[in-house]
Amino acid sequence: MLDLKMAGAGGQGASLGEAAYREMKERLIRGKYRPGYKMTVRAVAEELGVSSTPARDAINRLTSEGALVYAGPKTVIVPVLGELDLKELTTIRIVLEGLASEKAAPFGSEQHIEALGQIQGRISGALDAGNYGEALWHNKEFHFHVYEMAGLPHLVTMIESLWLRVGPSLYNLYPEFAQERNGVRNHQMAMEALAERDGAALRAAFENDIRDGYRLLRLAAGSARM
Amino acid sequence: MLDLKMAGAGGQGASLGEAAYREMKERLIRGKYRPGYKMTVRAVAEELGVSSTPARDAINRLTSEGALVYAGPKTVIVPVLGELDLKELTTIRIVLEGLASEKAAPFGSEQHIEALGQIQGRISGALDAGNYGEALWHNKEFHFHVYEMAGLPHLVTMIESLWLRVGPSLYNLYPEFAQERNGVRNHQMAMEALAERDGAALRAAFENDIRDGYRLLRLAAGSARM
DNA sequence: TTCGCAAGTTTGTTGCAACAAAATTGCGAC
DNA sequence: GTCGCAATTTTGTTGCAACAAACTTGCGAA
Repeated sequence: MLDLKMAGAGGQGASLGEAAYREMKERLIRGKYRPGYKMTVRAVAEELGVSSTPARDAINRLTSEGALVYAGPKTVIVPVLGELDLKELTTIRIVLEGLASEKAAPFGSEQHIEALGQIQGRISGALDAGNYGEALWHNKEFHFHVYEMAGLPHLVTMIESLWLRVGPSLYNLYPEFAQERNGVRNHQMAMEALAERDGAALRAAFENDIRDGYRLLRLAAGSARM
Repeated sequence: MLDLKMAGAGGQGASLGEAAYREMKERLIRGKYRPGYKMTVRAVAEELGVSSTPARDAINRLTSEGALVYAGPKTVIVPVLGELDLKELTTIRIVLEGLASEKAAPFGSEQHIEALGQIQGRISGALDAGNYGEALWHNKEFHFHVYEMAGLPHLVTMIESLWLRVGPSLYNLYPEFAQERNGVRNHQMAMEALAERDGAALRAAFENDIRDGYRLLRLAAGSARM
């Protein structure tokens, strides 16, 4: 059991409910909870070392963002994405992340490229170590480092909520991801496009990355048809 | 003071927190609260006739969706959109609502056209009566009736959260809207495009509608340049 | 008059206990 | 062995009181 009341690390600056929310969000993106996992107020409270009110706050907030869903009148679970959900979310991701990356392109700079290169290094390292949760986390950092360059905070927030929805499902396929390493090539392309401040190319790189993830997810889900 | 504990109307089927959330959401879209209005837990609780817990739930949820924002460490207000916010949100709206309308086009039918015609009638009626809040509400119904046809629930949810953010600001310009009635022409075009199941035309109609609203908002905000 | 500080007030947060509803378990009949 | 129902447990919801932090007000000094 973790105690959020201590540990200024990460969860600083806000209320317990806020801290609980952030902690749960990070765990979700890291793939700590699998699709279908049942979230209960008391369990979360116990796990994070807080009372039920902040735990409930976090769950409610996550639920209203779609990161958790109702499976019954009185049960919230980590969403199990169906074929249609996956397809829809991918379509939205392509549109939104495509927009963000294209708008980010003009802000390309040495510093940004270097930062991305370092993040990419951490992804590879985590992949080598077989630590998928860590790789997933750094992968998120890579994408959002670019998206945030555009200076469109509302857009970033919306994209983040999309990642929260697909995150847990992504974890399931990471063994394949580690094998194929499609992401590496796409990220490489992204860095090159950014160096040239080529919006169309940057958008294409990210759209490819998203589509590749979608294809793997489809395969992992058992459906053959693309 | 309204008492949500009674009145199954609209708020049926769920907890008090859920009902409070829906009520506040509707009030926000109807433009009952102006940008900058300060929301306090106790005031909302009093206004809706519930205790502080469900009121707090509603405020938290609205805040996490961006429909309310923090103006200080301990104050949440109805967002006051700046020029940049408005521009960004409009860009996102065009992309997302454009996608939704285009995907909805193939589902055009007699029934849908008729339903839209009726809603349009209610908009005109409310406009004639000078009831902006009502007109705003029916305008939302018009748009979402189309968006929901596409069968993409995640997308609809995301668009709804965008409306929640711009709603209060929209109210401010409705007197101009009532005068010009740009919306009428765009809605007319949308119905025609839907009758022909023309995705591109439907998308164009909605994009125009969004852009027209944005132009008016810019004018109302005092900025001259488009 | 203006600035600063202190007392008082407002307001969000948190923990908790009581309650109701849903889910689960287990027992018994067929 | 299976189905159905009832008792039990689990779990979300709600109201409330205590607390702490932020904000407001007003008085007094310069």
